[in-house]
Amino acid sequence: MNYIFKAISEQTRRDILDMLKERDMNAGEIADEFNMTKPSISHHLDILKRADLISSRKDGQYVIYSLNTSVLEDLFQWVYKLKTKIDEKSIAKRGSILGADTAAGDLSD
Amino acid sequence: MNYIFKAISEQTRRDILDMLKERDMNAGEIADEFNMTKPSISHHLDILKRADLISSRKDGQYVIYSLNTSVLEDLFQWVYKLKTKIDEKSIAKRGSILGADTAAGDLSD
DNA sequence: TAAATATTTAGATATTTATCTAAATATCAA
DNA sequence: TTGATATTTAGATAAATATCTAAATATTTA
Repeated sequence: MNYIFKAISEQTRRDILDMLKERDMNAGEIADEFNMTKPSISHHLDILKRADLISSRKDGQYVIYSLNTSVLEDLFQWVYKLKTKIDEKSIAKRGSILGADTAAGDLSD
Repeated sequence: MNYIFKAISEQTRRDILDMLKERDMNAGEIADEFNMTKPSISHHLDILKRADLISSRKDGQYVIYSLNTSVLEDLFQWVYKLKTKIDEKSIAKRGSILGADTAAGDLSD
């Protein structure tokens, strides 16, 4: 989980995630939205990829990035449990009241 | 929102939040759980406080820390929207299906 | 009041990280 | 194949940050 938290701790990377929420984009399109060099954006994309928050596929000379929502489930659960101050066991029993895709599991990092 | 993300980006601080989820604790009790000096823990507590994730009250010579769950709502909403890939407007219309304490508002930092 | 305990502040240091420029790699198009 | 475009890698640098020790502050107790 630590990689995810590190990845979303920067504004630029959160902005990238928010952009990819709307549509898949190639590296150049993403870079164009920021006042930053392409290598810098490439570095941020790499960090998001290592955290498994995004995926990339090559399309000709372009590299197209897309959002991976599945990894966000653990993060979601962590925040939810903190927010509601309910411990792991009791929420697991209550089951999927949140439209969560997966059951509440062990969140220990 | 940026302060919250920075605050939860460190393992030690997330551990502190998880501990305070269970019960209020004073600074010394918190520090005892870590292999780290008291000033270092004090620094982490300060960052959590600045992010408004925790509060402190003085009880004699002790300083007791407790979790603020209300601030987590924005973070929760951000993750939820990313996870479900639903944009701000449509979730706002759908209303409080999540047991959210507050309505989905503007999440721009 | 003086000593003991709890916590924070100040200042230093080493590590991490965000950013840049320059160069390398990959693909397309003429 | 050669030039243009897209993206990443390498290496450098400055800023941010996590941690430490020493000292300051606040409170209790003897």
